[in-house]
Amino acid sequence: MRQSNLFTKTRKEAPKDEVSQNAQLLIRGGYIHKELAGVYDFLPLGLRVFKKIENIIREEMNALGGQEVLLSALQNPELWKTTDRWNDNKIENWFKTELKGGGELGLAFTHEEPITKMMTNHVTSYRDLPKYLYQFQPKFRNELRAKSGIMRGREFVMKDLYSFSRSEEELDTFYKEAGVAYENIFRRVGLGDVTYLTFASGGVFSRFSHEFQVISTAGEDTIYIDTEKKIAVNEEVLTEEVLEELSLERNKLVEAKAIEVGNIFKLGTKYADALGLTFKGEDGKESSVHMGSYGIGVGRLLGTIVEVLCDEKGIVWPESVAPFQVHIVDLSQGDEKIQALALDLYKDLEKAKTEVLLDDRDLRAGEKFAQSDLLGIPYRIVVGKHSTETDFEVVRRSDGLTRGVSREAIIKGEYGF
RNA sequence: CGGGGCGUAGUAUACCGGUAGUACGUCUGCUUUGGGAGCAGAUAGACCGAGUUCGAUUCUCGGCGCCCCGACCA
Repeated sequence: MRQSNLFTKTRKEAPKDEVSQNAQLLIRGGYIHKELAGVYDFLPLGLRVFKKIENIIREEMNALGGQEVLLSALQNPELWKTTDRWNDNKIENWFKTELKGGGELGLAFTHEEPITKMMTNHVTSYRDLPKYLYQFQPKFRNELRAKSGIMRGREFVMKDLYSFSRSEEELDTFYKEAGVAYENIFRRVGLGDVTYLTFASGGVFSRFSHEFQVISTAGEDTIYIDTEKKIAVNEEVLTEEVLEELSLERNKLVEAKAIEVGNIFKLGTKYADALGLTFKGEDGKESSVHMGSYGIGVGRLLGTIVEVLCDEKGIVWPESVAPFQVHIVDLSQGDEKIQALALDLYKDLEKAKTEVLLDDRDLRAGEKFAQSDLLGIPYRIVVGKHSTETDFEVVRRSDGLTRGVSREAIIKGEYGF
C-alpha cells in the first residue's frame, strides 16, 4: 500500500482525554478512532492488525477442533430469564433495547444461553458429542466506567468458544488442550514471555477458573507469580488454603500488575440443565452436557501488545501481527532516480507477496522517520542517497539495528538480523 | 454507583463580564532536505439550553459529553 493513499494521518500529540498508552499510540498512529467513551473504530492499519490477531486465534481454535459460527448480537430475553440472568440486579451491565411492536431485546454481553439453546436442536445422542463452537462477535457491556483505552470498552469483539462434552473427564481433557492453545496464541502474538497461567475464582462446578495474565503496569489485576513454575494466583483467591492446594510458597511469589487477556472456565452442567441440553448415552440414559467457556478479547489483546512492546518512539509490532512487514521510506525528495529505486523495490516486494507500505509522500526525512517509528512496522527500508540498485539500508524497529542488505535478500525477506 | 476534575479551531493550550491569542496541523509561495526545519501569507474555534446583565465564551442553574480515583467487572 502507498502511504500517500492512506486516509489516516499520524499525530504528534494524543488527545488530552486519552491517558492510556495503548489508545494514545494507536490514535496517534491512525490505527483507531474514538467514537464514544469505551467505543472505538478500527481504521485500515488497526484493522489489519486486528485481522492478524483474529487469524492466529482462529488457527489455534481450528486446530483444537473448533467450528466457527456467528451468533446474533440481539438476544431473546426468555432464555436469560430461564437462567435468571435477565434481571438487572443480577447482571448489571446489560444493554437492553425494545422492539417497535413492544417487547424487550438484549444486546449480547456473552452467549452461553443462546448457544446452549441453539445446540438443543443439534445434540441428541452421545454420537453428536463432543463439539466445540467458537465465534468472533461483538459484545456489549454497559460498563459504569469505561477506561484504559481499548482495554475495557462498552463494545468489543470477543472470541468466545464453548465446549460441549459428554462427561466431566471429557471436559477436563479438552480444558487442558484449550489451555495449551491459549498459550500458543499468546506466544504467537509476541507475549509469551510475559503471560502467566493464573488461578482465579471458579464457580459451582470447579475450584478455579484460569486466566491468562500479561504482566504490565497498565493492568487492572494483581497477581502473584511463581516464576519457577511459571504459574500465578490472582489476588482475589489468594489464601493460605489455596497456596497449599497448589503447592506454592508465599515467600516465593512475586506480586505484579497484569492484564487479563484470556479466561477459560468450566461451566459444568449449569446451562445445559437450565436450557435442556441433554443427550442419550450408550446405555440409553439421558444426561446433561458438560460445558466450558473460553474467551479472548481481540481488541484488548491488541492493546496489550501495544502497551507491553512499545518504546518511547512508538509502537513496536511483532512480525506476526504487524499491519505490514516492511516500511519503505522513500527519501527521494524530488530525485527521480531514487524515487524509481523505491518504487521498483515496492513493486517487486508486492509481487513477492510481502506486505509492504511505501511512504511515497513528499515530506522531510525527520518527519518520515518519526512517523515510521510511531507506526511500528518491523522492518524499515530507507531509500535515499546511499541506496543503489542492489543495496539498501534496513532498520529493525525493535532495537534500531541497521544493516546493509542486498535487494535480492530483501525480496526473499532475509534481512540477516 | 460514591468522590473529584474538565468542556475554547482538526490537535494542544492562553486570556477575558465588552465576541478570543499562541503553537502544531491544513492550504499557498519561497528556501531547505538522513530524525517531526525556516520565512511570509492564508484557513479555522467558545458543547447545548435557561437565568442574571445594557452586554455572557466568561457568572449561576440545568442538560449533555469527556477524563481520573474508588466500587463493579459471567
